[in-house]
Amino acid sequence: MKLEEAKQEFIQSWGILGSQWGINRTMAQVHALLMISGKPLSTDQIMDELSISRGNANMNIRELMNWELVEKVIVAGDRKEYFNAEKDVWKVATRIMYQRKKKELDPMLKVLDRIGNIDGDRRNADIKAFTETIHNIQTFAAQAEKTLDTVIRAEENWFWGSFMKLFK
Amino acid sequence: MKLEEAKQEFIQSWGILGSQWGINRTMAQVHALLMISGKPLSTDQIMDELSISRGNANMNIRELMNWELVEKVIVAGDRKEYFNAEKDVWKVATRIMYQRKKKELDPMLKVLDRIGNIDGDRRNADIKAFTETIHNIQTFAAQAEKTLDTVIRAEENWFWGSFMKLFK
DNA sequence: ATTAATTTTCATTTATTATTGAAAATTCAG
DNA sequence: CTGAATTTTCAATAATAAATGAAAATTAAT
Repeated sequence: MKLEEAKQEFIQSWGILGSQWGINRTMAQVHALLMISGKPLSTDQIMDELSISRGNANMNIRELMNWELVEKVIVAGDRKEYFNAEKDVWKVATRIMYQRKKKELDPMLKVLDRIGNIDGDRRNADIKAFTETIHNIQTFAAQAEKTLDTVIRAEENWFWGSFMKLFK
Repeated sequence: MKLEEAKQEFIQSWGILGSQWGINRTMAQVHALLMISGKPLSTDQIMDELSISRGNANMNIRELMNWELVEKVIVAGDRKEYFNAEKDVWKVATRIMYQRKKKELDPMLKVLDRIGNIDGDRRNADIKAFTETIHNIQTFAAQAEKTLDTVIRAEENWFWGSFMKLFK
């Protein structure tokens, strides 16, 4: 398969995948483009490759930098800014998980803390169902959080690293 | 806190969380409502609690049944259908992961298989960057898949279960 | 300091996604 | 069967999210 064709297919698929998971399609496409690029790209190059406006490119590049998936690269003797994506897929995955947890899961967990204690008789089926579900979500989230922390540290953890291999 | 107020807050938060992750807000709200309900609810009760139309309620209930998160309950002597949600949060999480993998990740991986082999010189920086990124995503996905399978089987797996406790 | 290059902002427009509600289809009790 | 209750469908509408593009702000070379 020709590179140009394959690149376009990858960018489109990554965009669709992102949009299915609540990530702006263009942001996912910019990310895809930078991940498969052999060198950093300028805003104009990104606009051109993806046929998007300057404003759109700028906003999504900046958001990718917030997520720590893309970094600015200074090229000596060039006024323009260039952008480079993290290419280690493991780092990409853990950073996305970390950011989404912080921005989306944690606010939910704060709500659960606030609403977990209900006035009234605990024998009441409705109160029981509510309280137990809230509590179970909290317990699950706490476990998931520990696991995420462990996974994020896995690269620097010889034990987890070699243990994981057992499950491959 | 009063039960009714707490229920509403939970339903709203769960809806927001869902929409951030690419799940129809109403579908998440119906799911929330059924998870915290002490008893199965009819379509009319769901419409009433969430102030939504019949069509909307029907579509989202059906989608939740597709996801195997909600089941139909027949009440003797009642023409109406009632609905009940899976309340085990662990099962809820693994079912969601399994369904989303099947419907969203797998199609992406099929694309990667198709576009992974590129014509041309492998020394070329662009071809190299592309090929390596695709391959790394495939490798990562294969690992994640194994892990998900293991996790899904964890309930019936004494070893994983007790091992996980070490990381709590 | 001037100004040309570049980046950022944001009101307006466009595209996408979700909801409604009424008609059609289905179900089931008598 | 009949018809009332219930569920399902889907074209039309509404709500939400994303993209544009030109003006404003910033940057840096001379």
